[in-house]
Order: sequence, then structure tokens, then C-alpha cells
Amino acid sequence: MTVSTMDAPAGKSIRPRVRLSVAQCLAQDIFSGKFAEGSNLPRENDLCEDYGVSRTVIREALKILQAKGLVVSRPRIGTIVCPQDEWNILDNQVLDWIGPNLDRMGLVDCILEARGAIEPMAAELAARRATMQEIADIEAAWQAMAKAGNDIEAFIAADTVFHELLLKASHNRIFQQFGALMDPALNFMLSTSAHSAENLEESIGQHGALVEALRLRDSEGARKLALALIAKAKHDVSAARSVKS
Amino acid sequence: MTVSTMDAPAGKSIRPRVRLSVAQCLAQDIFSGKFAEGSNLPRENDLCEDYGVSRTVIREALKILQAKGLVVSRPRIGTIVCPQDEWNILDNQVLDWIGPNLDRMGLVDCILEARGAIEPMAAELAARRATMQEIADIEAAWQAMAKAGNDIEAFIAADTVFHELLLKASHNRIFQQFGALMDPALNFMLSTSAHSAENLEESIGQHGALVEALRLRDSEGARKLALALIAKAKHDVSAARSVKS
DNA sequence: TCAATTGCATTTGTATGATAAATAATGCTA
DNA sequence: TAGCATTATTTATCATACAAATGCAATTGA
Repeated sequence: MTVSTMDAPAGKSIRPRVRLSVAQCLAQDIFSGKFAEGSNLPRENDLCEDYGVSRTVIREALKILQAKGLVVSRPRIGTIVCPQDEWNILDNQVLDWIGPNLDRMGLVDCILEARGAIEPMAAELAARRATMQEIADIEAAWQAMAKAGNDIEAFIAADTVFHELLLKASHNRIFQQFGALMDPALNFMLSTSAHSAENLEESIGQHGALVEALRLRDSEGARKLALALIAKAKHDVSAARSVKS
Repeated sequence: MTVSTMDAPAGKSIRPRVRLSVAQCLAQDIFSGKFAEGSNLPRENDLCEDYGVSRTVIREALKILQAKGLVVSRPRIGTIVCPQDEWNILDNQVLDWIGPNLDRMGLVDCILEARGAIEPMAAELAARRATMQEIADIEAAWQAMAKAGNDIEAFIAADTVFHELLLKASHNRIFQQFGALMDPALNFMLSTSAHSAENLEESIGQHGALVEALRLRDSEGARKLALALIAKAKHDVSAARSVKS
């Protein structure tokens, strides 16, 4: 299949910008299992035909995948899918590409577990270090959650922003990098839509309490509330799973 | 300066494999501050002359940096260094390239803080989930630490392996990715060499106790011991800093 | 028969030059 | 002066050729 989305006008060759699209296609084929770990991707010249682009584009797309630890290339051997241990799953582009395969790969549980370690500490630090402006921004995200009403997508978007801002307010650049981990787990829950009105209310209440703890510079309280939020998220996910099955 | 390490034999053109070297040079120039965030890198054609390689190599090297969030390229604009927030500092290749600039960028403290959140949880999980083989491997690393004696480099290498294996034994793929964070902070301490014999003995004792907790499946004990290890690491780093200054 | 070495075939890596697309900067027009 | 068309510059893509790495087979020698 050709990547270009539009046909060329008669007599004129069109050159759409497709490097990233090709990289995304290849990455998704890896995560979907079409290219199993340890197996070979098609030769560069074959990929050229498959995607209808020049070898330049194929190679630059493969360089992106290499940089993210998804594949390695060697002369005469070809391009091989790396073992999953080497995949850069903290790269937010990679997380984006994994998308619907996130749960199949067992990453939703991983992520929630990791958030259980990270967010309480981040909340604790944020209570000590956040600027007034940062706290205000977090509160704004909280208000957006409260205002979302039945619009689940808006609610989740605001929730994601809330947690990203919280991590950023910890003033620790490592924690900040985990912003990308907020989206996926939440969106997984969205896909199962097991959200009752009370459930949302409870969540909004918890988030509000956390904002209050930040304002009071109550680091211990912030830590406990963040922990409670994660516990609730874990509970929600398992509830969503039982609905699904 | 040309990248190629050897001159070509008369009449024969040599083509060394230099893509990664070029990427590393450019990355290090970014981390050293030679290319400040927000500023432009030289044009691709200029980089060709600077490094004495073809535009193909330059472009593929830049694609690697792009994939790691270090730069963005746009036609007519050029290639611009991204704000530090977008750098993929969890990528172990990136951490490697940062190297000596780690402390100047304020990452040593970040890393220790993050480890303070992650390792106790990882130790707790490892106590519950590690296989006998994994515990044995961790103990082997511990014995290598004990046997290192005055060979500080060997000690740190074994210490690094110890913590990487511990993270892996948590059976959480997110935590496992943090293996790369073990090296840098430790190597920073190495560079200041503030290691007394008693200090090493104490460290060995603590690590041994952690192994014992794993064997006993004492998750709470493992958590506390990991916490103590990090506290000690923080203490050692600040001691090393005061010596340096 | 077997082992080592040599040569061949295949695949990625690099070089080169041309054209297309994007867009900041410039100048023109009203 | 504001808006619009033009231009110039830079990256993006295409096409082709050759270099280097390496698995594999054929050859050779004992």
C-alpha cells in the first residue's frame, strides 16, 4: 500500500512528507505482532516497494526506530526486531504507537504500578516546591474535570493535564518525563467506559483534596492522597476489565 | 574536523561507518552547551563540511537526535535544539552522551530523588516476585562487590549490576527501564573518589542485608533497606561534592 | 574426510546530485 | 500602512552508484 494520501495531478509528481508515517506504520506492525521480536523486517528495497517511497525515506524511518530501541540493522543480516526489554517504552512517541496494544502487552498494570511509586513522591515534592502559579494551573485542570459533566473525553483530557502538571510541579525532571504515562492508562479506561456518575464525583473530590493539600504545603497529606488516587485507578481498571470479559 | 579516524590509502576512497559518531558529537555539543536550547544547528550542508561526510550521514544522524527529542527540523527554518523538557533523558544512549555534564545539568540530584521513589518499590516487588535464579544472580553481584577490595571501578561495576538486576527482578518493565539510571549517579561519585574503607564495608553490609531480605521474601524489609541504600548514596554524593568544592 | 581459507552473493552504509515542498524575508501594490 | 505576491533559503524526497560487512558455499590442502 502506498503511503501518499492523495494522487498526483496529471503530469506532476507529488512528494508528500511521509517519513514519520512510515515509521509509525512499521512500529505499529511491530507492536501488533506482525513483525515478531527477533524476526527480520523486509529488506529496505522491498519496503520501498511496499510503501511506494524511496530508500531514503525507508532508511530514515528505520533510523528513528533504531533510536528508540525497536530494531537493529546490520549489513547482509538485515533489520531485526529487538527483544522487548530493549524497547524504549518510556518514549512518548512509542507509547503513542503502542496505543491499543497497551493492555495486550501487559503495560497497563506496569504503568499503574510505576505510578504508584512515582506519583506519591511527586505530590510530596510538589507540595513543597510548586509555585503559586503551578498550583493555580493544577486547580484550573481540576475545575475543568469538574465542569466536564458527562463528557467523558473532556474529563479524561483534563485528568491527564492534572497529573502532568502535578509531575511538572515536583520540579524533578525525571518525574516530569512520566507525563506520557498518564494518557495511556487513562485512555484504556475510557475504552471500556465503566464510569458511573458517583465514580466521577468521587474522583473529582479526591483531586480537589489533593489541590488543597498543595495549597497548605501539606506534603504528607499530598502523598497519601496521590496514593489513594492510584489505588482508585487500579480499582477502576480491574472493574473495567471484568466488564469487558 | 573530519570524523574518519584513518586516512585513505592512496587512490582508494575509504568509507568508515560514522553515523553514530556524528550523532554522538552533535549530541555532546548540545549537552555541553555549545548549541544552546532554542538555537540553530548549522545547516546540513555546513555540517557535511564540518564533519567531512555526506549529507546522507548528517541527515540520518539528525534523525536519531530528533527521535530522542533533542532537536526538530523544518524546511527553511533549519534544525533547532529543543527545550530541555523535551529531551529524552531516560534514554540510556542520551544519558551516556550527557556523561560528564550530568551534574552540571542538575541531573544527579534528580536521579537520586527518583531512585528514592522507585527502588524501594522495586525491592518490595522483587521480594515477592523474584525467581530463585534472579536472587542468586543478585547475590553473585553482591559477592563481586565484596571481592572488589580496593578496586573502586570493579566495585562500582558490580554495584551497577546489582541494582540493574534488582530492578529487573521486580518484574515490572517500567522499573526495568531505569537500569540506565544506575550507572551515571554512581560514576559521578567515582569521579570524586571519596571512598573510605569503612564506607565500602558499610555499603557491602547493606547490600547483603537486602539480598537476605529477598531470600526471606520479606518485602517490607527489602523496601526499607533499599530506602537506606538510597539515603546513603545521597549522603555520599553530598560528601563528595563538599570535597570537590 | 575434514578443516581452513578463499571467493561470492546479499544487505546495509555512504556518496552525490537533482528536484519538490515549506516558509521567512523581501518587496510591491494599493 | 496593511496586505499580497515573489523570492530565496532550507529541509524533504528521489534516484543511482559504489563501499563495506558478513553469511554461505566452493575450493583447496592435508
